[in-house]
Amino acid sequence: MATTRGELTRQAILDHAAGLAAQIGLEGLSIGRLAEDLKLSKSGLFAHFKSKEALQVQVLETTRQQFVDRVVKPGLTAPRGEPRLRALFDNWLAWGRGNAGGCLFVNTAIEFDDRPGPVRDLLVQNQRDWLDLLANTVRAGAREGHFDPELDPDQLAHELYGIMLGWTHAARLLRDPKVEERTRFAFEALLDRYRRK
Amino acid sequence: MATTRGELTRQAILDHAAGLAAQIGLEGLSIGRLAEDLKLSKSGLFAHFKSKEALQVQVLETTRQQFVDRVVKPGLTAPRGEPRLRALFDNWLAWGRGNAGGCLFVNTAIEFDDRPGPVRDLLVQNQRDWLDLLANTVRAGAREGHFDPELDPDQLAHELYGIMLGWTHAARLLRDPKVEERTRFAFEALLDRYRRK
DNA sequence: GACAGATACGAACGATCGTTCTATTCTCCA
DNA sequence: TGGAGAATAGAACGATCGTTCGTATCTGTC
Repeated sequence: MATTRGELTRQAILDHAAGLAAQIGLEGLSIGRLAEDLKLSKSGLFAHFKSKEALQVQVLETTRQQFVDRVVKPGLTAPRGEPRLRALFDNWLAWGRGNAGGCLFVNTAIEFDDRPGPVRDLLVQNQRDWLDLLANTVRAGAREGHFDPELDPDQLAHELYGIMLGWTHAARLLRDPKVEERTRFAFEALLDRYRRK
Repeated sequence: MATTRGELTRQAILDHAAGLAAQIGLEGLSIGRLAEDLKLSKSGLFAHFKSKEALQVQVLETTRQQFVDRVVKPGLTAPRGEPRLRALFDNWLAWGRGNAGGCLFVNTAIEFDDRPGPVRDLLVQNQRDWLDLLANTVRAGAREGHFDPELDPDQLAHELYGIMLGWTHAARLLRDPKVEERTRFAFEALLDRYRRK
Protein backbone atom coordinates (compact mmCIF):
# COMPACT_ATOMS: atom_id res chain seq x y z
CA MET A 1 0.00 0.00 0.00
CA ALA A 2 2.23 2.75 -1.31
CA THR A 3 1.23 6.05 0.26
CA THR A 4 1.63 8.17 -2.83
CA ARG A 5 0.70 11.83 -3.01
CA GLY A 6 -2.63 11.29 -4.70
CA GLU A 7 -3.55 8.77 -2.06
CA LEU A 8 -2.91 11.31 0.66
CA THR A 9 -5.18 13.93 -0.83
CA ARG A 10 -7.76 11.29 -1.55
CA GLN A 11 -7.81 10.37 2.11
CA ALA A 12 -7.94 14.01 3.14
CA ILE A 13 -10.93 14.49 0.88
CA LEU A 14 -12.68 11.42 2.24
CA ASP A 15 -12.03 12.37 5.85
CA HIS A 16 -13.49 15.80 5.36
CA ALA A 17 -16.36 14.46 3.27
CA ALA A 18 -17.24 11.88 5.91
CA GLY A 19 -17.59 14.56 8.57
CA LEU A 20 -19.60 16.77 6.27
CA ALA A 21 -21.86 13.96 5.07
CA ALA A 22 -22.93 13.15 8.60
CA GLN A 23 -24.27 16.68 8.88
CA ILE A 24 -25.77 17.39 5.46
CA GLY A 25 -26.25 13.90 4.08
CA LEU A 26 -24.45 11.86 1.44
CA GLU A 27 -26.65 13.33 -1.25
CA GLY A 28 -26.08 16.84 0.06
CA LEU A 29 -22.35 16.48 -0.50
CA SER A 30 -21.20 18.58 -3.43
CA ILE A 31 -17.95 18.48 -5.32
CA GLY A 32 -17.72 22.26 -5.43
CA ARG A 33 -18.20 22.62 -1.71
CA LEU A 34 -15.60 19.97 -0.94
CA ALA A 35 -13.11 21.53 -3.36
CA GLU A 36 -13.56 24.92 -1.78
CA ASP A 37 -13.16 23.60 1.76
CA LEU A 38 -9.99 21.74 0.84
CA LYS A 39 -8.63 24.44 -1.48
CA LEU A 40 -8.62 22.20 -4.50
CA SER A 41 -10.12 22.73 -7.91
CA LYS A 42 -13.41 21.03 -8.64
CA SER A 43 -11.93 19.06 -11.50
CA GLY A 44 -8.85 18.11 -9.51
CA LEU A 45 -10.96 16.74 -6.72
CA PHE A 46 -13.38 15.06 -9.08
CA ALA A 47 -10.56 13.24 -10.85
CA HIS A 48 -9.98 11.16 -7.72
CA PHE A 49 -13.42 9.60 -7.89
CA LYS A 50 -14.73 9.81 -11.50
CA SER A 51 -18.30 10.11 -10.22
CA LYS A 52 -20.20 11.42 -7.25
CA GLU A 53 -21.63 8.00 -6.56
CA ALA A 54 -18.13 6.55 -6.30
CA LEU A 55 -17.28 9.32 -3.86
CA GLN A 56 -20.33 8.44 -1.76
CA VAL A 57 -19.38 4.79 -1.70
CA GLN A 58 -15.84 5.60 -0.63
CA VAL A 59 -17.09 7.94 2.07
CA LEU A 60 -19.15 5.07 3.44
CA GLU A 61 -16.13 2.79 3.31
CA THR A 62 -14.00 5.34 5.11
CA THR A 63 -16.61 5.70 7.80
CA ARG A 64 -16.95 1.97 8.10
CA GLN A 65 -13.24 1.73 8.80
CA GLN A 66 -13.50 4.41 11.47
CA PHE A 67 -16.42 2.57 12.98
CA VAL A 68 -14.43 -0.62 13.15
CA ASP A 69 -11.49 1.17 14.75
CA ARG A 70 -13.44 3.14 17.29
CA VAL A 71 -16.37 0.89 18.12
CA VAL A 72 -15.85 -2.71 17.09
CA LYS A 73 -12.16 -3.36 17.75
CA PRO A 74 -12.03 -1.82 21.24
CA GLY A 75 -15.26 -3.66 22.00
CA LEU A 76 -13.70 -6.98 21.09
CA THR A 77 -11.07 -6.56 23.79
CA ALA A 78 -13.77 -6.94 26.45
CA PRO A 79 -14.49 -10.45 27.75
CA ARG A 80 -16.98 -12.22 25.56
CA GLY A 81 -20.67 -12.25 26.32
CA GLU A 82 -22.37 -9.56 28.32
CA PRO A 83 -19.27 -7.45 29.07
CA ARG A 84 -18.49 -7.30 25.37
CA LEU A 85 -22.06 -6.38 24.52
CA ARG A 86 -21.85 -3.57 27.06
CA ALA A 87 -18.55 -2.37 25.64
CA LEU A 88 -19.92 -2.35 22.11
CA PHE A 89 -22.95 -0.43 23.25
CA ASP A 90 -20.88 2.11 25.18
CA ASN A 91 -18.56 2.59 22.25
CA TRP A 92 -21.49 3.09 19.94
CA LEU A 93 -22.90 5.80 22.18
CA ALA A 94 -19.51 7.51 22.29
CA TRP A 95 -19.38 7.23 18.50
CA GLY A 96 -22.79 8.84 18.14
CA ARG A 97 -21.87 11.63 20.55
CA GLY A 98 -18.41 12.15 19.07
CA ASN A 99 -19.36 12.74 15.46
CA ALA A 100 -20.57 16.21 14.67
CA GLY A 101 -23.53 15.10 12.59
CA GLY A 102 -24.24 11.91 14.52
CA CYS A 103 -23.81 8.46 13.06
CA LEU A 104 -23.47 8.58 9.29
CA PHE A 105 -24.95 5.11 8.93
CA VAL A 106 -28.12 6.04 10.76
CA ASN A 107 -28.52 9.18 8.69
CA THR A 108 -27.77 7.49 5.41
CA ALA A 109 -30.06 4.58 6.24
CA ILE A 110 -33.03 6.91 6.05
CA GLU A 111 -31.69 8.94 3.17
CA PHE A 112 -31.20 5.89 0.96
CA ASP A 113 -33.91 3.48 2.01
CA ASP A 114 -35.80 4.51 -1.12
CA ARG A 115 -32.82 4.87 -3.49
CA PRO A 116 -31.63 1.64 -5.05
CA GLY A 117 -27.98 1.49 -6.05
CA PRO A 118 -24.52 0.66 -4.77
CA VAL A 119 -24.72 3.15 -1.90
CA ARG A 120 -27.84 1.53 -0.53
CA ASP A 121 -26.41 -1.94 -1.08
CA LEU A 122 -23.25 -1.14 0.82
CA LEU A 123 -25.26 0.40 3.59
CA VAL A 124 -27.46 -2.65 3.97
CA GLN A 125 -24.39 -4.83 4.18
CA ASN A 126 -22.85 -2.65 6.88
CA GLN A 127 -26.00 -2.68 8.95
CA ARG A 128 -26.39 -6.44 8.62
CA ASP A 129 -22.80 -6.94 9.71
CA TRP A 130 -23.31 -4.75 12.75
CA LEU A 131 -26.55 -6.49 13.74
CA ASP A 132 -24.90 -9.86 13.23
CA LEU A 133 -21.99 -8.85 15.42
CA LEU A 134 -24.40 -7.86 18.17
CA ALA A 135 -26.40 -11.05 17.80
CA ASN A 136 -23.29 -13.21 17.83
CA THR A 137 -22.08 -11.46 20.94
CA VAL A 138 -25.38 -12.37 22.55
CA ARG A 139 -25.04 -15.97 21.39
CA ALA A 140 -21.62 -16.16 23.00
CA GLY A 141 -23.17 -14.62 26.10
CA ALA A 142 -25.70 -17.41 26.20
CA ARG A 143 -22.91 -20.00 26.05
CA GLU A 144 -21.17 -18.17 28.90
CA GLY A 145 -24.35 -18.40 30.94
CA HIS A 146 -25.06 -14.69 30.84
CA PHE A 147 -28.18 -14.85 28.73
CA ASP A 148 -31.11 -17.19 28.42
CA PRO A 149 -30.23 -19.61 25.58
CA GLU A 150 -33.93 -20.01 24.76
CA LEU A 151 -34.29 -16.41 23.62
CA ASP A 152 -33.60 -15.09 20.15
CA PRO A 153 -30.30 -13.18 19.84
CA ASP A 154 -31.42 -11.49 16.61
CA GLN A 155 -34.43 -10.11 18.41
CA LEU A 156 -32.15 -8.65 21.07
CA ALA A 157 -29.92 -7.13 18.42
CA HIS A 158 -32.94 -5.62 16.69
CA GLU A 159 -34.24 -4.08 19.89
CA LEU A 160 -30.81 -2.84 20.81
CA TYR A 161 -30.62 -1.03 17.52
CA GLY A 162 -33.99 0.52 18.27
CA ILE A 163 -32.57 1.85 21.52
CA MET A 164 -29.69 3.39 19.61
CA LEU A 165 -32.09 4.99 17.15
CA GLY A 166 -34.09 6.31 20.08
CA TRP A 167 -30.91 7.86 21.42
CA THR A 168 -30.29 9.54 18.05
CA HIS A 169 -33.77 10.97 17.93
CA ALA A 170 -33.85 12.25 21.51
CA ALA A 171 -30.28 13.51 21.54
CA ARG A 172 -29.96 15.10 18.15
CA LEU A 173 -33.42 16.34 17.30
CA LEU A 174 -35.05 16.88 20.68
CA ARG A 175 -31.86 17.73 22.58
CA ASP A 176 -33.39 15.86 25.49
CA PRO A 177 -31.14 16.38 28.54
CA LYS A 178 -32.30 13.05 29.93
CA VAL A 179 -31.37 11.09 26.83
CA GLU A 180 -28.36 9.44 28.40
CA GLU A 181 -30.27 8.26 31.41
CA ARG A 182 -33.24 7.08 29.34
CA THR A 183 -30.98 5.17 26.98
CA ARG A 184 -29.10 3.44 29.79
CA PHE A 185 -32.35 2.57 31.50
CA ALA A 186 -33.73 1.00 28.33
CA PHE A 187 -30.49 -0.89 27.79
CA GLU A 188 -30.47 -2.36 31.28
CA ALA A 189 -34.12 -3.33 31.01
CA LEU A 190 -33.42 -5.08 27.73
CA LEU A 191 -30.48 -7.03 29.14
CA ASP A 192 -32.56 -7.94 32.13
CA ARG A 193 -35.21 -9.51 29.94
CA TYR A 194 -32.58 -11.66 28.29
CA ARG A 195 -30.63 -12.58 31.37
CA ARG A 196 -30.58 -16.18 32.51
CA LYS A 197 -33.12 -16.34 35.27
CA MET B 1 -63.01 28.62 4.97
CA ALA B 2 -63.84 29.59 1.43
CA THR B 3 -62.57 26.87 -0.89
CA THR B 4 -61.39 29.13 -3.65
CA ARG B 5 -59.61 27.91 -6.73
CA GLY B 6 -56.15 28.84 -5.54
CA GLU B 7 -56.77 26.99 -2.32
CA LEU B 8 -57.63 23.84 -4.23
CA THR B 9 -54.44 23.83 -6.26
CA ARG B 10 -52.47 24.72 -3.15
CA GLN B 11 -53.83 21.63 -1.44
CA ALA B 12 -53.17 19.51 -4.52
CA ILE B 13 -49.58 20.73 -4.52
CA LEU B 14 -49.14 20.02 -0.83
CA ASP B 15 -50.67 16.57 -1.07
CA HIS B 16 -48.34 15.60 -3.87
CA ALA B 17 -45.37 17.25 -2.21
CA ALA B 18 -46.03 15.43 1.05
CA GLY B 19 -45.91 12.07 -0.68
CA LEU B 20 -42.81 13.00 -2.58
CA ALA B 21 -41.02 14.44 0.43
CA ALA B 22 -41.37 11.19 2.34
CA GLN B 23 -39.38 9.51 -0.40
CA ILE B 24 -36.76 12.07 -1.37
CA GLY B 25 -36.70 14.32 1.67
CA LEU B 26 -37.98 17.82 2.35
CA GLU B 27 -34.75 19.31 1.08
CA GLY B 28 -34.88 17.16 -2.01
CA LEU B 29 -38.21 18.65 -3.01
CA SER B 30 -37.80 20.95 -5.98
CA ILE B 31 -40.21 23.50 -7.36
CA GLY B 32 -39.49 22.47 -10.94
CA ARG B 33 -40.16 18.81 -10.26
CA LEU B 34 -43.41 19.57 -8.48
CA ALA B 35 -44.54 21.90 -11.27
CA GLU B 36 -43.83 19.28 -13.88
CA ASP B 37 -45.65 16.54 -11.97
CA LEU B 38 -48.70 18.73 -11.49
CA LYS B 39 -48.55 20.31 -14.95
CA LEU B 40 -48.13 23.80 -13.59
CA SER B 41 -45.57 26.43 -14.38
CA LYS B 42 -42.70 26.83 -11.93
CA SER B 43 -43.61 30.43 -11.25
CA GLY B 44 -47.32 29.67 -10.92
CA LEU B 45 -46.60 27.02 -8.34
CA PHE B 46 -44.01 29.11 -6.58
CA ALA B 47 -46.48 32.01 -6.20
CA HIS B 48 -48.49 29.93 -3.76
CA PHE B 49 -45.66 29.75 -1.26
CA LYS B 50 -43.27 32.68 -1.86
CA SER B 51 -40.31 30.57 -0.71
CA LYS B 52 -39.21 26.98 -0.62
CA GLU B 53 -38.94 27.06 3.14
CA ALA B 54 -42.58 28.12 3.42
CA LEU B 55 -43.47 25.21 1.17
CA GLN B 56 -41.56 22.83 3.43
CA VAL B 57 -43.33 24.15 6.50
CA GLN B 58 -46.72 23.74 4.87
CA VAL B 59 -45.88 20.23 3.73
CA LEU B 60 -45.13 19.38 7.35
CA GLU B 61 -48.39 20.94 8.45
CA THR B 62 -50.32 18.99 5.82
CA THR B 63 -48.70 15.77 6.96
CA ARG B 64 -49.39 16.60 10.58
CA GLN B 65 -53.06 16.92 9.76
CA GLN B 66 -53.03 13.56 7.98
CA PHE B 67 -51.27 12.04 10.97
CA VAL B 68 -53.93 13.38 13.31
CA ASP B 69 -56.69 12.06 11.08
CA ARG B 70 -55.25 8.64 10.49
CA VAL B 71 -53.37 7.87 13.68
CA VAL B 72 -54.39 10.08 16.59
CA LYS B 73 -58.14 10.55 16.14
CA PRO B 74 -58.99 6.90 15.51
CA GLY B 75 -56.73 6.01 18.41
CA LEU B 76 -58.67 8.25 20.75
CA THR B 77 -61.84 6.28 20.13
CA ALA B 78 -60.32 3.30 21.95
CA PRO B 79 -60.91 3.03 25.71
CA ARG B 80 -58.34 5.03 27.63
CA GLY B 81 -55.23 3.43 29.02
CA GLU B 82 -53.66 0.34 27.56
CA PRO B 83 -56.22 -0.27 24.80
CA ARG B 84 -55.73 3.27 23.57
CA LEU B 85 -51.96 2.91 23.66
CA ARG B 86 -52.28 -0.26 21.59
CA ALA B 87 -54.57 1.46 19.12
CA LEU B 88 -52.17 4.38 18.73
CA PHE B 89 -49.30 2.00 18.19
CA ASP B 90 -51.22 -0.08 15.65
CA ASN B 91 -52.28 3.03 13.78
CA TRP B 92 -48.73 4.28 13.74
CA LEU B 93 -47.52 1.02 12.22
CA ALA B 94 -50.25 1.21 9.59
CA TRP B 95 -49.22 4.81 8.91
CA GLY B 96 -45.60 3.81 8.45
CA ARG B 97 -46.55 0.96 6.14
CA GLY B 98 -49.11 2.97 4.23
CA ASN B 99 -46.93 5.88 3.16
CA ALA B 100 -44.75 5.21 0.18
CA GLY B 101 -41.63 6.77 1.67
CA GLY B 102 -42.37 5.83 5.26
CA CYS B 103 -43.10 8.36 7.97
CA LEU B 104 -42.20 11.86 6.86
CA PHE B 105 -41.55 12.94 10.44
CA VAL B 106 -39.02 10.20 11.04
CA ASN B 107 -37.22 11.01 7.80
CA THR B 108 -37.26 14.75 8.34
CA ALA B 109 -36.13 14.36 11.93
CA ILE B 110 -32.78 13.09 10.72
CA GLU B 111 -32.61 15.42 7.75
CA PHE B 112 -33.09 18.52 9.89
CA ASP B 113 -31.51 17.67 13.22
CA ASP B 114 -28.53 19.77 12.15
CA ARG B 115 -30.40 22.53 10.31
CA PRO B 116 -31.77 25.28 12.53
CA GLY B 117 -34.82 27.12 11.27
CA PRO B 118 -38.61 27.04 11.21
CA VAL B 119 -38.75 23.58 9.67
CA ARG B 120 -36.74 22.08 12.48
CA ASP B 121 -38.71 24.01 15.08
CA LEU B 122 -42.01 22.77 13.76
CA LEU B 123 -40.68 19.25 13.63
CA VAL B 124 -39.52 19.33 17.22
CA GLN B 125 -42.92 20.57 18.29
CA ASN B 126 -44.68 17.77 16.41
CA GLN B 127 -42.45 15.12 17.95
CA ARG B 128 -42.89 16.51 21.44
CA ASP B 129 -46.66 16.52 20.99
CA TRP B 130 -46.64 12.93 19.86
CA LEU B 131 -44.41 11.77 22.72
CA ASP B 132 -46.57 13.70 25.17
CA LEU B 133 -49.68 12.06 23.81
CA LEU B 134 -48.12 8.64 24.30
CA ALA B 135 -46.94 9.51 27.81
CA ASN B 136 -50.31 10.92 28.79
CA THR B 137 -52.00 7.80 27.51
CA VAL B 138 -49.71 5.82 29.78
CA ARG B 139 -50.51 8.09 32.70
CA ALA B 140 -54.21 7.48 32.15
CA GLY B 141 -53.43 3.78 31.95
CA ALA B 142 -51.80 3.96 35.37
CA ARG B 143 -54.93 5.59 36.79
CA GLU B 144 -57.00 2.81 35.23
CA GLY B 145 -54.80 0.26 36.94
CA HIS B 146 -53.22 -1.01 33.72
CA PHE B 147 -49.71 0.23 34.37
CA ASP B 148 -47.50 0.57 37.40
CA PRO B 149 -47.95 4.14 38.68
CA GLU B 150 -44.41 4.14 40.04
CA LEU B 151 -42.86 3.97 36.59
CA ASP B 152 -42.06 6.92 34.36
CA PRO B 153 -44.52 7.38 31.48
CA ASP B 154 -42.07 9.55 29.55
CA GLN B 155 -39.56 6.73 29.65
CA LEU B 156 -42.13 4.37 28.20
CA ALA B 157 -42.97 6.88 25.47
CA HIS B 158 -39.28 7.26 24.65
CA GLU B 159 -38.75 3.52 24.40
CA LEU B 160 -41.90 3.12 22.37
CA TYR B 161 -40.59 5.62 19.89
CA GLY B 162 -37.36 3.64 19.71
CA ILE B 163 -39.38 0.56 18.79
CA MET B 164 -41.04 2.53 16.01
CA LEU B 165 -37.68 3.71 14.75
CA GLY B 166 -36.47 0.13 14.85
CA TRP B 167 -39.42 -0.82 12.72
CA THR B 168 -38.52 1.89 10.21
CA HIS B 169 -34.94 0.71 9.98
CA ALA B 170 -35.72 -2.98 9.65
CA ALA B 171 -38.70 -2.56 7.36
CA ARG B 172 -37.53 0.13 5.01
CA LEU B 173 -33.78 -0.32 4.78
CA LEU B 174 -33.25 -3.97 5.59
CA ARG B 175 -36.59 -5.22 4.24
CA ASP B 176 -36.54 -7.69 7.11
CA PRO B 177 -39.46 -10.10 6.61
CA LYS B 178 -39.65 -10.61 10.36
CA VAL B 179 -39.96 -6.91 11.13
CA GLU B 180 -43.63 -7.12 12.04
CA GLU B 181 -43.13 -9.97 14.45
CA ARG B 182 -40.04 -8.41 16.01
CA THR B 183 -41.79 -5.11 16.48
CA ARG B 184 -44.83 -6.71 18.12
CA PHE B 185 -42.62 -8.77 20.36
CA ALA B 186 -40.71 -5.71 21.51
CA PHE B 187 -43.94 -3.82 22.08
CA GLU B 188 -45.43 -6.58 24.22
CA ALA B 189 -42.25 -6.89 26.23
CA LEU B 190 -42.25 -3.16 26.86
CA LEU B 191 -45.87 -3.14 28.02
CA ASP B 192 -45.14 -6.10 30.23
CA ARG B 193 -42.39 -4.24 32.03
CA TYR B 194 -44.79 -1.41 32.75
CA ARG B 195 -47.78 -3.50 33.69
CA ARG B 196 -49.06 -3.40 37.24
CA LYS B 197 -47.70 -6.51 38.83
C1' DG C 1 18.85 16.49 -15.95
C1' DA C 2 15.39 14.77 -19.32
C1' DC C 3 11.42 11.94 -19.75
C1' DA C 4 6.78 9.57 -18.22
C1' DG C 5 3.14 9.30 -15.59
C1' DA C 6 0.61 10.91 -11.89
C1' DT C 7 -1.77 14.91 -10.11
C1' DA C 8 -3.95 19.24 -10.31
C1' DC C 9 -5.88 23.25 -12.65
C1' DG C 10 -9.04 26.40 -15.49
C1' DA C 11 -12.57 26.85 -18.45
C1' DA C 12 -16.54 25.40 -20.17
C1' DC C 13 -20.67 22.08 -20.91
C1' DG C 14 -25.80 21.51 -20.29
C1' DA C 15 -28.95 20.96 -16.60
C1' DT C 16 -31.29 22.38 -12.70
C1' DC C 17 -31.84 25.14 -8.63
C1' DG C 18 -34.80 29.08 -6.14
C1' DT C 19 -36.48 33.38 -7.25
C1' DT C 20 -38.15 37.70 -9.65
C1' DC C 21 -40.29 40.05 -13.11
C1' DT C 22 -44.16 41.16 -16.50
C1' DA C 23 -47.93 39.64 -18.98
C1' DT C 24 -51.66 36.92 -19.61
C1' DT C 25 -55.93 34.31 -18.33
C1' DC C 26 -59.41 33.18 -15.25
C1' DT C 27 -63.19 34.02 -11.58
C1' DC C 28 -66.59 36.37 -9.50
C1' DC C 29 -69.18 40.36 -7.94
C1' DA C 30 -71.29 45.07 -8.91
C1' DT D 1 -71.47 42.86 -18.86
C1' DG D 2 -67.53 44.98 -17.38
C1' DG D 3 -63.99 45.54 -14.43
C1' DA D 4 -61.12 44.25 -10.21
C1' DG D 5 -58.35 40.96 -8.27
C1' DA D 6 -56.88 36.30 -7.98
C1' DA D 7 -54.39 32.70 -10.38
C1' DT D 8 -51.31 31.06 -13.77
C1' DA D 9 -47.89 31.40 -17.39
C1' DG D 10 -43.48 32.63 -19.67
C1' DA D 11 -39.01 34.27 -19.81
C1' DA D 12 -35.09 35.35 -17.64
C1' DC D 13 -31.72 36.06 -13.47
C1' DG D 14 -27.49 34.37 -11.14
C1' DA D 15 -25.92 30.42 -8.78
C1' DT D 16 -24.71 25.82 -8.40
C1' DC D 17 -24.84 21.09 -9.82
C1' DG D 18 -21.98 16.88 -11.87
C1' DT D 19 -19.04 16.14 -15.56
C1' DT D 20 -15.60 16.63 -19.56
C1' DC D 21 -11.55 18.27 -21.82
C1' DG D 22 -7.18 20.16 -22.73
C1' DT D 23 -3.21 21.87 -20.40
C1' DA D 24 -0.02 22.75 -16.95
C1' DT D 25 2.71 21.27 -12.99
C1' DC D 26 4.56 18.10 -10.07
C1' DT D 27 7.01 13.54 -8.74
C1' DG D 28 9.97 9.96 -9.06
C1' DT D 29 13.12 7.06 -12.35
C1' DC D 30 16.72 6.22 -15.70
